[in-house]
Amino acid sequence: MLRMSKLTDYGTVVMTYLAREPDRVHNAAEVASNIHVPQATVSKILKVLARGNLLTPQRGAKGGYSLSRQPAEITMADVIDAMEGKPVGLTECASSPGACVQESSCSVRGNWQRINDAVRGALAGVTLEEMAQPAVQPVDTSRLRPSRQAAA
Amino acid sequence: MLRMSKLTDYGTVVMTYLAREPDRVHNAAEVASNIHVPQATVSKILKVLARGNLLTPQRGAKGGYSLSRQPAEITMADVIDAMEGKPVGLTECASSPGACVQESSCSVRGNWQRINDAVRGALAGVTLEEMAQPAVQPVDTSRLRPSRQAAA
DNA sequence: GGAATTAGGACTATTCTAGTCCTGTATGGT
DNA sequence: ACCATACAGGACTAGAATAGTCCTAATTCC
Repeated sequence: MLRMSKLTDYGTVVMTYLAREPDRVHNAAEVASNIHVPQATVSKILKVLARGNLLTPQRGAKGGYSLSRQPAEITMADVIDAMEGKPVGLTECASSPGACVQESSCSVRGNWQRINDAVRGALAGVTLEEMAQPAVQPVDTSRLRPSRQAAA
Repeated sequence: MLRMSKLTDYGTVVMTYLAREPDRVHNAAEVASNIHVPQATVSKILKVLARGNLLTPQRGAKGGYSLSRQPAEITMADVIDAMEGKPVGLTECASSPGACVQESSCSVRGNWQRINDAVRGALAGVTLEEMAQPAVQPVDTSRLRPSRQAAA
């Protein structure tokens, strides 16, 4: 499926939650109870995000995590990259060069690269600040959309 | 992973191959030998694409498949939808409404919907006709506009 | 009639995923 | 100092999804 894993999806929910109070430290238990996901799972997600340098951890009692950058400076592409540990890419050759045996003889690789870039652009164009707000403001897709888009 | 399945990926390769000679009938063996994928697998892919009405099958000796529409009239979004049997969507709620338990309490669903639309737009903006050509167009990431030919 | 070729599944081995849990380390409060 | 709180980093497991094969029709050409 052309789909994120559930963990990655939760990652975006976690980050969006944190973006609503960016200057506070949040611990795993608090986040878990707010987004309705088991604490052990949330904990795992927070660790991954911290390893990706999107969150700054604070250990010990009264510890927790806070955003490493302002919400406006973190995009969906950043979050997904951090969760998956590799750059976003719909094709295997985009995120893990060398893994696909067909790579050298593939006739569509160049064109796929273009599509990957366009998709990444769509994700990089949305910040946590925007995600944190109710869904009223349209994602700016006008620059992304090719002219023929009337047909969608 | 934010990634297509391998079969879906092959599906795009198959369709692109067919788009290079859109007016001919191609059988599974021929396609397989050209794209270097086992015939049984290619056969499976062709069936899926035919069920999605992207290919028109012709049974019996001298049979095979041909594109149901002109290459310029088939987009990557069409191909991926056909291969996966459901509309493209990065989140579960986008392609299978009701499957996610959090759906009702999810605070980011509306914003994700917009991102999904943007991604779909990127895929719907590239036709098989374009895929069939060598990738000469450099990607303009700063502008995020998948290049297309004039009109169509 | 016989050879080609697709239709439609059943089946399987492998890989991936989600989720839990355990042990270690750092920190704050008393 | 002690101890409770929290994160760090993995190991582990059950279950699901994936890729690929193979078999038995149904169709069509010659």
